Amino acid sequence: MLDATSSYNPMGTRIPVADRTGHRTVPETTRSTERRLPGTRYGNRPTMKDVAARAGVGLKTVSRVVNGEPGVTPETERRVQEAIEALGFRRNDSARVLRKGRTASIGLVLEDLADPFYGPLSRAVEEVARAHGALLINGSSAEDADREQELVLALCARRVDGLVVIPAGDDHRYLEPELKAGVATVFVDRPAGHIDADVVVSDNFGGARDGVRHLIAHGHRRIGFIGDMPRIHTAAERLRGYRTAMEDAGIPVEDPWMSLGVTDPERVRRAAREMLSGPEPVTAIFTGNNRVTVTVIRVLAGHPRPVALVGFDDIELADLLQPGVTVVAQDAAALGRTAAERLFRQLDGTLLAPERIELPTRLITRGSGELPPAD
Amino acid sequence: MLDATSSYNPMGTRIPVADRTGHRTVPETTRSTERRLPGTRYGNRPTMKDVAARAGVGLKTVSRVVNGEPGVTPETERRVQEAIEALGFRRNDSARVLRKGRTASIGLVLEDLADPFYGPLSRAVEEVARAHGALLINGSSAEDADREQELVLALCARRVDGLVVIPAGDDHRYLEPELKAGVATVFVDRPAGHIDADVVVSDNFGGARDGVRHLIAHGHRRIGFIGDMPRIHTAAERLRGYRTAMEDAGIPVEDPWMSLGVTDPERVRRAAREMLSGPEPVTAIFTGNNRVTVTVIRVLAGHPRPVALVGFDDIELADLLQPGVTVVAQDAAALGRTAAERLFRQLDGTLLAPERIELPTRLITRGSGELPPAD
DNA sequence: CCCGACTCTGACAACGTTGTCCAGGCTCTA
DNA sequence: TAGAGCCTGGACAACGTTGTCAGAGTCGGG
Repeated sequence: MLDATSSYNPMGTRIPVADRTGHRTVPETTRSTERRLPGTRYGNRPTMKDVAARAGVGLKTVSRVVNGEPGVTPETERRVQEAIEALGFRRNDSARVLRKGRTASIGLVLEDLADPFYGPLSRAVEEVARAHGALLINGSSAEDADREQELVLALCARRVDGLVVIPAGDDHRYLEPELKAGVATVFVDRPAGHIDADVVVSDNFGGARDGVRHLIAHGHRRIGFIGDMPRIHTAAERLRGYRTAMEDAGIPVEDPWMSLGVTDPERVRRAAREMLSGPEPVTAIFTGNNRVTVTVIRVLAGHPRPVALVGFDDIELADLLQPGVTVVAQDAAALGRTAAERLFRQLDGTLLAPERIELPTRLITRGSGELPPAD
Repeated sequence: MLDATSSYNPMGTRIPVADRTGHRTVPETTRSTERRLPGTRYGNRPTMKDVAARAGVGLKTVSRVVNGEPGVTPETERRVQEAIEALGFRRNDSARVLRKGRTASIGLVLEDLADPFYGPLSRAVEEVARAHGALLINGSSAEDADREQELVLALCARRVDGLVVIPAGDDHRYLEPELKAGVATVFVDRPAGHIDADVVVSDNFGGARDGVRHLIAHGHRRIGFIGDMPRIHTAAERLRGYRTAMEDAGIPVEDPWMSLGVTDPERVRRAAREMLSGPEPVTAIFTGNNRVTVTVIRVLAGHPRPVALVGFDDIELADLLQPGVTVVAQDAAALGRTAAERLFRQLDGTLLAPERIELPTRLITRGSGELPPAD
């Protein structure tokens, strides 16, 4: 019997699903599961040749009709159209691509499409792509550098014309041959590692600094910071913003006030509770991204005394909570749009040197950052 | 001067961006913007031929090495690997696809990737695809039937192996030739129109009925319903659930209690305000989807007396509002996963007749549905 | 009536890969 | 040592499309 996974697997990809058997997948001579009938093109779709035969014209004439090229008599065109209709012919873009060299598709590699930050970003990229007649292939790296590389290279093998990448890894030298080969590339949200390419990011440093300043302006001095893993560029930048704001205000930062790590709710909950307990608890918390913010809101909801909060990234319904959640908002759609537009300018050839574009963030005050220290 | 849109446009797609000039895009002889150098393959990437030449072996030997096929001396393999490395060769999957007949990619057409309901759904489909070595091409129909068809057909032209479609239109006969040609197809969230295909949906009727029953059980009789356009199947089913619950309880439904239309906040706001005013205002509202729910929450937040609310679709932070928002939750990820798994079973050939699968919904009570009528 | 110009059409090669098939060299056995 | 059989490697066609180019047909003017 075939196991479900290998039955359909046209690319013969080695899927790294935790290899529970332990023994290697030996390529042997020919595994039974890999056997496939020789000319098995599933549906046997009609080709231009079939259309030509049926219409009684030459192959190239069909091509001309299909592509709206001039030089075909109305009568001939009619016959061809009829044959196309009758056979249910649909041009095979794979073959077209092979011939033309461009695939009219671009790839987007992000962390997790299910994250409310990346949905709008992806949609914005798609819209720009659509305006250029290109389709979008999406891939989630799950914040895993290997998986990012695997995805990017798979996309390159498909010969996408361009790549928008939200890096998970921090070394992108593996992309050098691709860049040289002309694959347009733009990095978003975080810069690329060891490679010279276009980058579109938010002002993570400035945004975080302003958010923390806001707390300081409302009288807080013991301010906690809970963020993502420090190896992630945005997390590091936001932490730097926090430190800068504190230093500028002459507040020495205590180690227990900072907690960086995975955004797993359990870890975040523990971090928040620790900061809020002890002899000198924080009176305000700055959270490093939307997931952390949501978890901390839950913790604070169950906390006896009010604690001020400013979060990085806007979250839906933040205005309806009591108090409303003050945030440093970045514009995910604008990030995606800017990146995609730059990508297509690369493809147009109207773009020269790689550049770093920084989009501003916006402090949206809703109350939670204005709470005075409760001691 | 070229206009930005047409400069990169490999597929020569007619982009229907509101044609503000009014005059048709004539194909003339050859527009200057369409001219492209004949053999311009952007980067001139190395091919297997180049690798073969450099390694001093035959073409097929390179192919064997690249695909891990047996029958190559370690020494030869080493030479080939070296050449691959040196040239930065990457197999061209377009050509491979042409030869093999399968593209190892599937298409997902949904309404809007930026909607928090579709993000997780898309991600779930992607995970299943990944487990089968396939990539995912995403497209947003923006709830427009023409755009849905345009997208689906573009995907078919790319010869995706399968399609997961969240229908915007209600007639899918245009897909018949594709189905006949062997494109695996599964419809999700809403059934297909005039075509026999697999469908995976939530129990919209039952979910809505239970939600409304919940309100009735807490003493409400004047219950409003605000939903999406009635031509959308899910909206119609949920309305039917509402009516059934009301009839079962012997409550005659008044016309002004029901409002169906676009989910545009302005429309929804107006609808809610109307129901809440007049001599006999509703004491509870059932909202037909996440976007409507969010808008209505905002309206209720500014309303003088408490109004009960149950919404279809869960929303983030619903538990932290005052009161918590009671919802009928559907599992977007499960919808996507189920559909994708069925798709690959079609591709495996282990699937026979099309089927309709209905996933259950879950009533999550958080308080807003338990408010008693305030009169 | 012929010739050139023009229009329409089709044969052919090429895109980069993989499947088929055969050749040559090797080992092993009788 | 010859023949059988295996192992390795390579030539070639095919996948479905598009670009090139040349041929066939038409028309008008000299």
